[in-house]
Amino acid sequence: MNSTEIREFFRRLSEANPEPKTELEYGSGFQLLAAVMLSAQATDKSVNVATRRLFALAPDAEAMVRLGEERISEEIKTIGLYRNKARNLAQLARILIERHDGEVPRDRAALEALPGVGRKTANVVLNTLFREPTIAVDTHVFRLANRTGLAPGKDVQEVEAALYKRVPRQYLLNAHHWLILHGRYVCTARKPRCGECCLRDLCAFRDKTD
DNA sequence: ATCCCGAGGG
DNA sequence: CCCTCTGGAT
Repeated sequence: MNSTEIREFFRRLSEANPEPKTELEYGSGFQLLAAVMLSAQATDKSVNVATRRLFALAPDAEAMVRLGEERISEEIKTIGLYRNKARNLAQLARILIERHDGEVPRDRAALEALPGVGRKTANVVLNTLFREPTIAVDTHVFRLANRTGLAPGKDVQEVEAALYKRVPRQYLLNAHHWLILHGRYVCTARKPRCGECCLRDLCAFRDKTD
């Protein structure tokens, strides 16, 4: 895809969805961080079902520490990987209180030092909460970047680097959510809906699914 | 490279 | 049944 096509690619996504935002439900920075950490290998819908209960019981870091790993575990059992996530969330809340006044740090290294928080989660928090021009490469972004030819790469590091080189500045802030949402509802993993895709004529994959 | 791990879709 | 879902730690 050349630079003219890439600009058109994002122009169309922005036209279809001018203000894209996460579908995770949250009422504070702490809740966003928790929800994103819990969303690893899980759908947003299943995370929202669990966090509605969880955040009602423990809306902030202090309450989460008081709730404790065992109770957290019970509340998020319907999400996959729940034992690791419960342990991570309890420790994460405790560390936020000890090191960051119970708030979410606006700092990549501090975020990635938290249990259960790697580069992808840190990128989502920096972008969604602090509006920094980061692009988190998750399963949807990786698939879409490769499939369409927007930013090919053999691993997430390569794709992220390619995206920073190729995505026009004016679209950088929202690129993450546009790619996620398009991947979730149109460019799906198993059976992509090329017939109703606004990017069809720009996509390297289009002819393989007819 | 492997493990974690429930729910929903096809 | 198998595949997928906004990955991270070992």
